[in-house]
Amino acid sequence: MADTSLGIDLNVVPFHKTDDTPKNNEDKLNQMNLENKKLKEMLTLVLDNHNSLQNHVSKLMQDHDLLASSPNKRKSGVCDECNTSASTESHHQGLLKRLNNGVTRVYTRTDPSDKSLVVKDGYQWRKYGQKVTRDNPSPRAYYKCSFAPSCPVKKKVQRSLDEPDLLVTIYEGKHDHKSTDNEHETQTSKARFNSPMELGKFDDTLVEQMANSLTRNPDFIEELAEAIFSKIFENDLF
DNA sequence: CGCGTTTGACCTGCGC
DNA sequence: GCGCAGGTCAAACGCG
Repeated sequence: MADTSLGIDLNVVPFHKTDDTPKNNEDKLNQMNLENKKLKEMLTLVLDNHNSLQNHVSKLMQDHDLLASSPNKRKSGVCDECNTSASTESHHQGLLKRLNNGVTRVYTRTDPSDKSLVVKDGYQWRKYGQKVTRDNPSPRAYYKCSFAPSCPVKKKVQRSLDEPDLLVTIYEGKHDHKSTDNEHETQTSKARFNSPMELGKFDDTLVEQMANSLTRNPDFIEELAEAIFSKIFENDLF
């Protein structure tokens, strides 16, 4: 069995003692800086793992495309994506699959109570149609990228037939501009932080906030656990 | 008033 | 040519 430890302790315990002498405050500050540093390293590690996993998934998807393009025809009830006999699409949760002709399919888990067909992906979309298709009683929504008038990208969003809380988004085309989120992020950062020192502080604060929110987010922990599991699986198999 | 969504009508491609 | 299904258009509507 491979070493599965990522060196991450998700139970980050903040110190609770409150002793307000200057000496203790200084210690406290040092300790906080140390923790921030650790969290930053953890985050970097998580991002690295995430990137390598994503690369690996893309590679696997490409291999699968080659297999799927073989003359063997699909049977009904066989998954479009991976030709498994599973009728559920839960194994695609959060997956990003690039198909031919710049078509990308993304599976997004949503709140079951949320009936809207909205997938936040950092771009600005304008809905231009909705249609109920024959094979799926839930309506399919049609969106065009509205950020740049010349942008040819379209997307279709429809709930999975098997799992109503799973949104299937099909992107067609390639954006000829940056995502609106990136732009906004860059602009607000520039506006708020003028000196490198401020940026450094922002960096620490951001890392702290991100780490806190991530460790409190059960979805993230679940996804991290899945990622770790697949990494173990990968190490066992390859 | 401007912008985004809704929704019925229309267009297009495909199989028979 | 016809019917069907998916995709798009555009007027009406709602909201801030």
